[in-house]
Amino acid sequence: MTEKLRDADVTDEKPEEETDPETTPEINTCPECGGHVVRDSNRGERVCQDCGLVVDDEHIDRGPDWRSFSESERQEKSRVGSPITNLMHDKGLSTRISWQDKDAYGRSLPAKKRRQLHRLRTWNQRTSTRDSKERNLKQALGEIDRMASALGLPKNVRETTGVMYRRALEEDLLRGRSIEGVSTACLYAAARQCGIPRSFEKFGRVSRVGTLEIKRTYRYIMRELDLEMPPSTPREYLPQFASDLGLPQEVENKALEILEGTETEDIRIGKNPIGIAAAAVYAASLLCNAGYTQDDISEVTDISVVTIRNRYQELLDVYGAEFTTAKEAQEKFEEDATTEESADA
DNA sequence: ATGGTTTTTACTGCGTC
DNA sequence: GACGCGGTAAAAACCAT
Repeated sequence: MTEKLRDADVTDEKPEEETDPETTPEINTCPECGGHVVRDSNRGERVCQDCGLVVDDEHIDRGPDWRSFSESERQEKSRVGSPITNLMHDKGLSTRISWQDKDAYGRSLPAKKRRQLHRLRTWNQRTSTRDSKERNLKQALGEIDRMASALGLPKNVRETTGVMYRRALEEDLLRGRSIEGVSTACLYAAARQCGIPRSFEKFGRVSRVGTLEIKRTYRYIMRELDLEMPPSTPREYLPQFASDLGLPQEVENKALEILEGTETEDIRIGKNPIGIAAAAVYAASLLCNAGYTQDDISEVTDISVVTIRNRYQELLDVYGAEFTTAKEAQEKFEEDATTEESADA
């Protein structure tokens, strides 16, 4: 029965809050070139097919805790507040049985009835642990939903999170831990699993618990549930940063190129993938003359400018060396040009 | 706990606008 | 003078042992 319920819950969770494309037809043409805008719902981004403009960027505001960068955000300016929908935990069917052996009029009951009631009570008690778990789950799913939309994480991530949280709940991993903490940890894990990771810091900002506890809980959950998570890669962070920065497609492509070109290099090992991604963005911006400062990138990536500096130098060293070959002579030229420029300037 | 590595913090000087 | 950038040292965080 739990099995059935699980599936139903997870998939039915909130179908109506996720935006369907038809509700917002006017944004389906690119404001720049009038081209057709397609949605990459996996990443929660909308991109013009013709010029590569990321349409969702109109709302890069500095809102405190709840900015988000997905289609759902654009559509509704959806608030973080109370979740719009959440699990129908017990469908309001839970039963309360008074402890008093009285009937509806307050009269005492005959012994036989009393015994009957007693047994009912016992059984109700037995199932009420389930009820409390359901309540717990309900609250957790609400939180998960709230945070997910604040971070612009798409539906499949939320579903994965739900499944994971249930497992944690069933294995009694919640003891001594906050619902919020476990929810956030699960969400973090799910986002990574779905290939659209976000930094712990970002979760710390939208969660009620701090970054540290999220990390701790995340590790704990991973260990207890025997889940293993492959390390995240820099390129998984790239689309997010690109959209946060409103990066021109050209620069994003360049960054991706740099990342791909340096994928097998030693300079990566032991380094924070987010740092690499941030550095790649900066390097790309440099090569394309896009004019993003280290501060700009540091801001959205939560990577210090010092780290960006160090990483991007290494990246360019390797990248420059890599492309001495035929086809990329052009790239090489571009790079030389820009470095000379900055040297002159 | 400890030691090695990475990242951050804080402070610096330099050149440009 | 503010800003962007580079360098550095020391502190903090991280990770495996």
